[in-house]
Amino acid sequence: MISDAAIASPLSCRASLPAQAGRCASAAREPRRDAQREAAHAQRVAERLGLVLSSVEVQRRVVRAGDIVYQAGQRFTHLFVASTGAYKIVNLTRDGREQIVSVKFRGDWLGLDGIADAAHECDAVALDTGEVWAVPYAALVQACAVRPGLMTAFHEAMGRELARDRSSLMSVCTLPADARVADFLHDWAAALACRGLRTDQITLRMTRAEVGNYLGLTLETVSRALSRLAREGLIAFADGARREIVIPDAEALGEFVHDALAPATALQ
Amino acid sequence: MISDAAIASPLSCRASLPAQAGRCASAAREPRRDAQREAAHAQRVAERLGLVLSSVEVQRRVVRAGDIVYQAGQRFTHLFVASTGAYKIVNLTRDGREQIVSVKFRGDWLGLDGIADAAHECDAVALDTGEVWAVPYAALVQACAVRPGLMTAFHEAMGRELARDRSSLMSVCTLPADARVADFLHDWAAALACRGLRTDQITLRMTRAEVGNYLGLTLETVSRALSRLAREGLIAFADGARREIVIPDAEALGEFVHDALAPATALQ
DNA sequence: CGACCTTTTGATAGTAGTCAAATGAAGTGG
DNA sequence: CCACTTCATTTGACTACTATCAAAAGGTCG
Repeated sequence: MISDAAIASPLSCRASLPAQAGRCASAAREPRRDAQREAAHAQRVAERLGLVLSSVEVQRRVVRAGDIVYQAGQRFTHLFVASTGAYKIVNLTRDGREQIVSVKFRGDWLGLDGIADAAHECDAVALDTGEVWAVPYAALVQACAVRPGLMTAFHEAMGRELARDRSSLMSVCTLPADARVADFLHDWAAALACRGLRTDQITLRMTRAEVGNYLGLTLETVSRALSRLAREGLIAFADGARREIVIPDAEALGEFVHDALAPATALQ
Repeated sequence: MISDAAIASPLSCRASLPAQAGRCASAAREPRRDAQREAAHAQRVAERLGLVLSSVEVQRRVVRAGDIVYQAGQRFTHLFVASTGAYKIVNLTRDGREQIVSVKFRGDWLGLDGIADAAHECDAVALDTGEVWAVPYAALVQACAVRPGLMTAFHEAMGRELARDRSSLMSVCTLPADARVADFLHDWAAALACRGLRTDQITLRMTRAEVGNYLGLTLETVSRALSRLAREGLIAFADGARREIVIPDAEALGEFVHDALAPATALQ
């Protein structure tokens, strides 16, 4: 039905939507259901974590900011699950340059990229104090064979990660700098909200340079974007170092991101 | 060891590598091993396909350019494997904008993103005549429980896709327009090479607008980039419509991409 | 307090987007 | 078989955004 139209339609570059970035974020337009959804989601996260705990013997490990969960090049033997804390996934290259490709929170799996070639391709670094569970992959595979529920949950997690990567690709491809930063904050808040954590105030555990690296911007541009967002009242700073960011109205922030694409819509 | 250095190191935006984009592409600097590696890879792809065929009953389906393999919103019941042809994965949004998030070839799985929420999030559209196999997900899960080899192969495929998405994110984040287009072509050729297909000449089955959409550029910029690459002899056009692109020296193309980042390297 | 790091802000330059027009290829109907 | 339409592509001129370079201010920790 859409068959031919789909391939023939002209695709303008900025023609895309980021607002629905996370599955969680998509609820932002319906404030009523927000709380419900988030609670439900948080519960599902908890259930999945419980499922893992009950199926496989995991090794708990407390990490502090800067600690490496796993390192690129390491032989892949374990997967990790973030129980608490935040983590950055850094892809680094032979010539020493590095790129942050993802940020992880409670309930997310770490190390999935290592499965393909039996070696980790990225570093995973804790941004904060937290706890990770090390899950031996072999044991997980065995447990999955016995418990189809665990297998589908695991597949779900991988699929979710794919979807998340995609939406971040979309933001980077389509949003101007200010909106990209706004989207980043909005996503971060949404990720916390989905997990039942406080969302009105978030502590960036990354420097401007890191945020910029993640978003494909320079640190100066990130700084300017944050200043502009603050000037417009979409965010506020809670501390002197400007790492604590208050989001008075997450919906407004989402709207701002959405509006950045609106002009393109009109043309179509 | 790298622990603190990693988080403290200044991350400049353009500081990243795209040359290693695909796992396949990374072989480009070692021409000797290229053929071997690619042959080995092609065989592995064939083996994986055989594994699927022998484990699950699949439904073969021939598609032509523009045909939709699956559509966003559809209930997720089947996964698909590309046997031949090329496919674009299009993420479309409530307001009708669309973004090409991935391009798939022989051996790739389609629809993995649907597992997470039991519904497809993207459209998958054939760019060319080809054959896809529809694999009932339920049957796959059952087969995986019996055959751990299939499960790990499947996990591998998902992991590989994650890695690929990441590398494309990296290109988009870090490369200037010309290099981004060059990288796109280089990746495409590498993807074909990995599968044992001819790589010296590739037929773009996408319009400039589609390429631009995928790379986060406007169609004009893509056109200009192609013209410049042709002017420098890195590529050539084989037909009037300029869809057939000849790559006389894949290594040189890879080098061009790599050089786009060189200045940043020098500083570090 | 002083050294160091992060962040902010300004001035300037370069890249890519936007608008617009022309060319070329493909397909339609006379 | 050839005008005519339509769509993809190319190219130019101009604009806007973001990177770059540079300097200063604010925080943190010894």
